[in-house]
Amino acid sequence: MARKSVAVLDAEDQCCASVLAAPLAEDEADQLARVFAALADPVRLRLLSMVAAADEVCSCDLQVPLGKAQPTISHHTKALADAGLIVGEKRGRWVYWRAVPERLATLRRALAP
Amino acid sequence: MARKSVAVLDAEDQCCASVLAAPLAEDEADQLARVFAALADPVRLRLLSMVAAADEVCSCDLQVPLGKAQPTISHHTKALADAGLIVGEKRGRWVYWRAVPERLATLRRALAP
DNA sequence: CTTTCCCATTGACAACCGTCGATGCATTTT
DNA sequence: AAAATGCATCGACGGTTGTCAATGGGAAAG
Repeated sequence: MARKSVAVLDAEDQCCASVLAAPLAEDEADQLARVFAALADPVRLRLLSMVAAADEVCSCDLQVPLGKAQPTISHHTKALADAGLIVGEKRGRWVYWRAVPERLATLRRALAP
Repeated sequence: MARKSVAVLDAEDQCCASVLAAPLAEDEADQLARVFAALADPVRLRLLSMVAAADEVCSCDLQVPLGKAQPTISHHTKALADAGLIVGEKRGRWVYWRAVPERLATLRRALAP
């Protein structure tokens, strides 16, 4: 995959920019907002949950259950991948996607007290 | 406050529509996406963290630190309140905001394995 | 009563986003 | 070599969103 898995939450990956503890700095808020934006779409949420439930899903198997055209699926997988929530691997002429549970864990920590 | 605190996650409040466990239904995804959308803006994230850090904040004290005009602040507080993440109380001519930590907890559960 | 102050609402504008047809690139199949 | 298949990219369209000036309502202060 040529997909850059953007490290948009690096600072938080080791520590934990908690939303509840202290006022967020502007750049912390920007980074967090970008990841939440990736989750702020119903199609992407269902896509992510499908990928996470199975541990590997081909792009070709997403189109029908999600009821969207192929370019739309590609658009959403890219959005989730850019947010670091899934990673893709090209095998033959298919692309297989996997969830990145550590990323969700990071988000969970950001929402922790 | 005349603000309706929309019960947009009622189903999840008791149980837990986990994103990672099984494929989300369409309406579950819609509800979750709406809450994530409320968090998908840097200004709202900083606003929420300010309100959560102090346990009560007046609207009038948000304008300067956030660097936004008054209608913009009002717009964002409404967005967070509609998502159930904060609640406002009018006292005199001021409105005081409080965080709703249970709501964040609900979200955290939705991201849990 | 009049003025002052805080906040919500409206309207407008630009920027962004979800969606899909069309196209192009790789890779497999024939 | 040629046809077929899966996916990314482009371009376009409509809908949504963040922003603020202007306006109005309500509560306190004068």
